[in-house]
Amino acid sequence: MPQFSSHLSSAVLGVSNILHLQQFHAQLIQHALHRHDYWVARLIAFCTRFHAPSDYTRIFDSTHQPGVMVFTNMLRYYSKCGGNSEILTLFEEMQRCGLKPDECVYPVLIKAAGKGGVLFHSQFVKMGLDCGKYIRNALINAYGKYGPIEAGRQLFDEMTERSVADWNAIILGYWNWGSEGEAKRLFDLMPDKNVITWTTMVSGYSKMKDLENARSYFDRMPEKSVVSWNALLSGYAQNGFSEEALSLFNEMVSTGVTPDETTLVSVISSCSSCGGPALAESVVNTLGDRGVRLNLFVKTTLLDLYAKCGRLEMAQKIFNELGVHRSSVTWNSMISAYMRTGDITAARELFDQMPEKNVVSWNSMIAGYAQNGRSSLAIELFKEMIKEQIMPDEVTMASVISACGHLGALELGNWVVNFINAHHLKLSLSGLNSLIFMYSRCGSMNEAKMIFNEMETRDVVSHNALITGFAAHGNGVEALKLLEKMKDEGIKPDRITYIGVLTACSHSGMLEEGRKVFESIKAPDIDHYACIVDLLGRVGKLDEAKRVIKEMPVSPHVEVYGSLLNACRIHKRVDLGEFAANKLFELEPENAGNYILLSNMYASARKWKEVDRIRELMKTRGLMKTTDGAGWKLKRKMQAAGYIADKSNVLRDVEDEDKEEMVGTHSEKLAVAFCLLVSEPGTVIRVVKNLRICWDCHTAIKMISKLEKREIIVRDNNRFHHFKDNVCSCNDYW
DNA sequence: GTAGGGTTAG
Repeated sequence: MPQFSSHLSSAVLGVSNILHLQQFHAQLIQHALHRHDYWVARLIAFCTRFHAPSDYTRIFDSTHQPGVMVFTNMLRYYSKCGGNSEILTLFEEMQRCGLKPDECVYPVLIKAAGKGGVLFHSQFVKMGLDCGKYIRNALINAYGKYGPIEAGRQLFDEMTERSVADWNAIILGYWNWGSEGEAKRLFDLMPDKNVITWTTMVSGYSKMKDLENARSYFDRMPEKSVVSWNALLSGYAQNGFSEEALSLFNEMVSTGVTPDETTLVSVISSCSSCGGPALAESVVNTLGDRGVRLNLFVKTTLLDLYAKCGRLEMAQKIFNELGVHRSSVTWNSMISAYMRTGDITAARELFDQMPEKNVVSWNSMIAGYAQNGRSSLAIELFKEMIKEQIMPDEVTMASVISACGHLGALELGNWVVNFINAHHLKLSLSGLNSLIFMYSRCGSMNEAKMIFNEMETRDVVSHNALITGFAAHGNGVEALKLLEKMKDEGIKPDRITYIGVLTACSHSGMLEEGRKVFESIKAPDIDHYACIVDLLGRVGKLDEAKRVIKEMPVSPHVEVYGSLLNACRIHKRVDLGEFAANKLFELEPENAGNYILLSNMYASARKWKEVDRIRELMKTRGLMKTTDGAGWKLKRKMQAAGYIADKSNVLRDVEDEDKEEMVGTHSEKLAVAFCLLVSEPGTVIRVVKNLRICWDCHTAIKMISKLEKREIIVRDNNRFHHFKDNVCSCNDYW
């Protein structure tokens, strides 16, 4: 140390926060030493330690001729508190000043270079330089982060003396590459573990969702730091254990540990499912009083919390206040906020304005479109993404496959599957679930079953997707088998499972089995009642159906009466049909379908007067214009044949589509949906029994065959219609 | 003076 006043030398030892730092800086100015290399370097080191805001770095600008030490500490500051671009700029400046990087600079550079950091290694070897211990540690870290981890291990093994930091680096590396076993082996072998070693284990188990082990290492730690608490806290928060996270936070506070910004992020994000904005606000306020600042992470988390709790105006407020400081996560969170409320226009505007989109931005938009019933927009955006050469990931794929399923676009779906294979992408659990859904939706039950059987782990959604597929295809036996199988595997059926199984029973006329399933439901909800009413109705047990409706603990909704009405039509029970229809007229006076159904029922009972009465009723209620005959006829026929559930999502989706989304008239849309639903390339389209291809359908299929350039064969009773190149072999309808 | 913890999308 240079010869300075002993007063300063002892004063520097007492600097332990930013305020001290400012006071000390003032003292240096008094002694005219504030531009001296040694002291500037020390000041910058303090800035790094206290995470001082970047305007403190003016200290650096005030030096006349910064030496290596000042540059190095400044680089360290940027490495911890700033960005990598500043590091590279500063490094270039350093070289311009004719200063040679030394052993202390390289570790910073290796870290800043990211993936390229490991290139330094070969450089050193080529130059015949011996890597010092800090450089070697930085290299092990780089290999641990970007691979190959084996290269890091080799470095580690070759070392004659290993520091705690080296052990920690290699253990972390193994966790990064998912090698729990090797990480644990080295941990057990390690002679002197410190708090970082233990925290690495806690965080490793947290990240692989093994919270029991994370907790057990946490409890066994000889000492804990804030980071240790945060590691476990984030493990709970990110895996949906919000209550555990909040109670751990309480434990943390009562132990006397001072939480920091990172703590806040986990706590606030847990509040979105537990406690809500009020709890988050009170935590923010109490910690704010203790001097915890709200950084960008915290503000973004808060924004997300408000958005998830329906307080869009607060989310928007934070978004506006952040201005240019917004990160891409902030943007993405706001996009999802709008998508959640169904405001796809506002979401799109943000997406277009966003300065730097990442894959999550694209995923948020694609998923948002898909969830708002705009599957074709989702797929359009996906195609745009490919065109822009943005690499989709497993999340993109899950949404896109699901959108294909909703559209019944099997060919596109198969293209996506090929894309996944070609780019060696892995499908996540939800991606595979989407795939089962898509195949089921497109009528490819064999493929759906194959995917299901090949899955390593299956959850309740996987089972539901397949069961719903069986239901749509009237395969009650398989649906029931799967219900039993999932129970055996310890997967608890949920309400969707039971809707699927009951629908399957209904579509295959399995009365007794359906009854048994219904009775086994602990707390049947209104949809389950609708299913059992449908089942009873279809097999002709109409009075029993009516009794069930009467005894329902909740007031029946449209689906319940709709099922009953449909059953009355099939079984020609005009009396009960009138009862159901009148209820429906009360519940949804605007739905012309109910009137049509009742009118058809009268027609089949040859009660022509009543038919006219209903027609008049519709006219006076102004409902005639929405009932362009062919479309409804098609829908009714499909319903009558039991091929598609009464409230099939396909039909609903098509009806919900905006006009711009599909070409053709309303009835053609129905036809298109129908065709896409049952078609599969290379197979003959099965047309539901008694359904003749009407003119609309004919047009629509021609359109599909032209657009998709595919050959479609449709069997209509005993005739075959062969569609190819905009021509149909059987043109009776023209 | 090397090492551990954080927000968004299915």
